[in-house]
Amino acid sequence: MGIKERKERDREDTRLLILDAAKKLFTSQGYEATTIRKIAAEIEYSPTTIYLYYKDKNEILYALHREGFLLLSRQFQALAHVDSSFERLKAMGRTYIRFAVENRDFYELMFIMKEPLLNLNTACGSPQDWEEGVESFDFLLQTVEGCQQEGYFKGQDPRLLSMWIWSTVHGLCALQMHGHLDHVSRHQLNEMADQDIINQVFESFVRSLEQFR
Amino acid sequence: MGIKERKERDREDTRLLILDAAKKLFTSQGYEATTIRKIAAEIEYSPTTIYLYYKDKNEILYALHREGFLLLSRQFQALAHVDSSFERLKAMGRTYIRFAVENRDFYELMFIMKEPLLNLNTACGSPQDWEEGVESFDFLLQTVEGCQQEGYFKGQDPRLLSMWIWSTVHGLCALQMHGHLDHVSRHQLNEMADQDIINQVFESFVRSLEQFR
DNA sequence: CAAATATAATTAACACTGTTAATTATCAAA
DNA sequence: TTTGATAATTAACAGTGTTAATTATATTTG
Repeated sequence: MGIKERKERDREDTRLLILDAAKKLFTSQGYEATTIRKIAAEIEYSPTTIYLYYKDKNEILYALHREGFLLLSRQFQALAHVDSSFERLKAMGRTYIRFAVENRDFYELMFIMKEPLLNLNTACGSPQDWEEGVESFDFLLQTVEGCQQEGYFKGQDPRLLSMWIWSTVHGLCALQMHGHLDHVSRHQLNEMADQDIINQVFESFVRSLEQFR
Repeated sequence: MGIKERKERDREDTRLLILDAAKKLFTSQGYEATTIRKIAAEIEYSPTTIYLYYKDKNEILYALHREGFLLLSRQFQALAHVDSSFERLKAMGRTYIRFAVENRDFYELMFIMKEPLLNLNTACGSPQDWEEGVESFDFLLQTVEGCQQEGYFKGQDPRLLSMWIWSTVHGLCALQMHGHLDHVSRHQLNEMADQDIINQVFESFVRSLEQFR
């Protein structure tokens, strides 16, 4: 009696088909262009069919949201081999920034837009199924604690410290992506190359961190 | 022949009437609820009338955008009397955070949303009529340079330094406003009060800055 | 004062959006 | 072969920003 199983498989397939179409639209044309109707057209289904597989648009967005965190998480894991904690911390920052620059729409979805997270906070009271984000933060926290063993950041609470380090790098990405860094720099740093300014600011940040002992 | 002048005055009045209605809706009900039709209903005009005074919705948003920067700029100016540059820097951070918390929608408009700035970058090639933002950054820059004269942040480029200090505080506000700080803290800092977490992280940041000499 | 003109404001409509209710097509079970 | 469930569709609703065509209201001219 494998008929029920096949139906479930079919359902899962269609769910994935929808998600893939959404991802394709999303990464190629951005959030604005990713409408229910366009997703439906992409997979040659009727728009309302999508509602048989996803409660609403936010649920699709949230699914992509999770994929984004998986992607970033994997890039972080590739840094686990770096022995020196402080070197790892720097590498994490560069990876984070590169991820934001190369995956603007994903980054927007993961850290800037508020819609997908609203769904999360209402849908699931227990935030256990939302591990990817916390996982990455844990990795940061461990790295910061490692830095403290190497003599950096003495006497600081590693959790608060991790939070504002994250804030700095996120702030950099967010301001850059929306043109604020460029805008300010055009008035202050005429000689600098626009495209590289986020990296220059980050390196300035790193130089400061190196003095924290 | 003061009739032309009166007409111009009338026009300006209506423009302001629209803007005030938009601001009222915006600050009381947020961005989502601020639709052209609702603004029109608020001032008891037809929706299309608004287009006689503003090119499109972004132009209204951009006008509010400017008001927000004026508001923040004024709060910063109140700190000009603080003699110690480092104390002033700390006060600016607290003011910035308080502004973001107390004026969530304005903050969103000014630093998080990208729509109003798009309009700016296309409309005016010369960014001279967009002074409020740069003005505040200048104030930060001067304060940072003052700190350097007081012995802080030795050997650092004050412009890059100012940028990542801004990034840190903006990142804090942005992550907090969209629930990311709370989310992470629920896993890491169970004992801490949610509402105050942004301030705790900021004070941790300040303690670190104090070691930068 | 009456007619012509400029401009302010409105109505109607377009092309979208997310989403729901009612209806039709499809396919396994009785 | 008919019944019943479920998958998919059509039609529609209540919105959105925005534009073209039309009406109302003043101002200037004959």
